[in-house]
Amino acid sequence: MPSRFSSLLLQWYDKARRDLPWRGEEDPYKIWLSEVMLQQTQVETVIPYYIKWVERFPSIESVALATQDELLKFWEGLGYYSRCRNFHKACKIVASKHGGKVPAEWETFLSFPGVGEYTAAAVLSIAFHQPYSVIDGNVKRVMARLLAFSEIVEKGTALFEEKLDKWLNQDRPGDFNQAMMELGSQICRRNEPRCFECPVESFCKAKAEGNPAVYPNIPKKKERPHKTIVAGIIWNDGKFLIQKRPDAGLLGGLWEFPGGKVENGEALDNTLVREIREETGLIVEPGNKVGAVDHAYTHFSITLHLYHCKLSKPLKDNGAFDKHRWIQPEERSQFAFPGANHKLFQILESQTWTDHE
DNA sequence: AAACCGTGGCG
DNA sequence: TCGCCAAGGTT
Repeated sequence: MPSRFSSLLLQWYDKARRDLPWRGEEDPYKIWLSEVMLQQTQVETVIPYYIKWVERFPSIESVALATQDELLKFWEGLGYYSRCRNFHKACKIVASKHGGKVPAEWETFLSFPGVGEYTAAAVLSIAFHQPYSVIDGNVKRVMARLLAFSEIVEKGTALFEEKLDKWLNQDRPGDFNQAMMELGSQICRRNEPRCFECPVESFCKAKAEGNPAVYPNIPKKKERPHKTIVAGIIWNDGKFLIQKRPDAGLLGGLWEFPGGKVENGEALDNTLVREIREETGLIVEPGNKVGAVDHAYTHFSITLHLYHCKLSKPLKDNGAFDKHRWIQPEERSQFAFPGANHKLFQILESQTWTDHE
């Protein structure tokens, strides 16, 4: 017998739900993909990425066979690139050890790289109709208000789980979970919750108290330091040098212009020559400035300056380093350049690439 | 446990 | 303008 709570919630959901590309999808791979893309990312942002990805990579096997570079190119701009690398690894595991079929078993699925409790519960409930409840940012906010939970919300999940398992609709666990998240994003919003449209208002202790928006209680975040970065577009014979970042850490596996951080009081051209020598072994002469862009990452922000450069000494060999490539401007579209570097390309392309001559 | 990991939108 | 945050996971 479904709970009164889930009946009211699903009645609202059936009427109000949006038509999304992955709604009603039967293929567990596509549900999984959508859940990975949706991590910390809003629905409207994900939609175009999801559509293009599925068109190019229609199956687990197609992902398993792809190169990381091509996958990252499709992920370019979506952020949190470890999601893409981990999804690639996980698809390879599914292809090689599970016959290409997404395992419908909790422990197995949870063991995959990039799959945590949220993603496991979401995929198993939506794609396989198993009775796992999800707890994401939306659900935390909804539950904190329903229960008038005043502690820091990170520590509230055990209580939330207990309550959700009682309310979960066993026949439609996937829809119940999506309804809870939809309720959080559309009705029980962080600011100005629309309680007058809420199907479960009668269950809400925070509403009864009078000011639901005081929940949830979130700790303040640290402020981000600011860095100044200089990079060079190093020309040689009509080509310029790009370098691949290490797989782990910030923007792992993606491409950038060689360069680095300005030390205290250091002149920009000095930084440029020093960093390029350290990273590539090349000695360069800074030339015209391309421009500068501001960009904010999760834990710091930067101003990135870009200069055209020429080599002080001609290359001895063909200049093929391990993590470096000499490419022509037309080849730029094959490589994923996220964040600040992406903004620099927009400036470069508006300058028709010839201003360094 | 607390930091780290992107980006775009919003008030 | 700027701090905050969104369908989290890993170390």
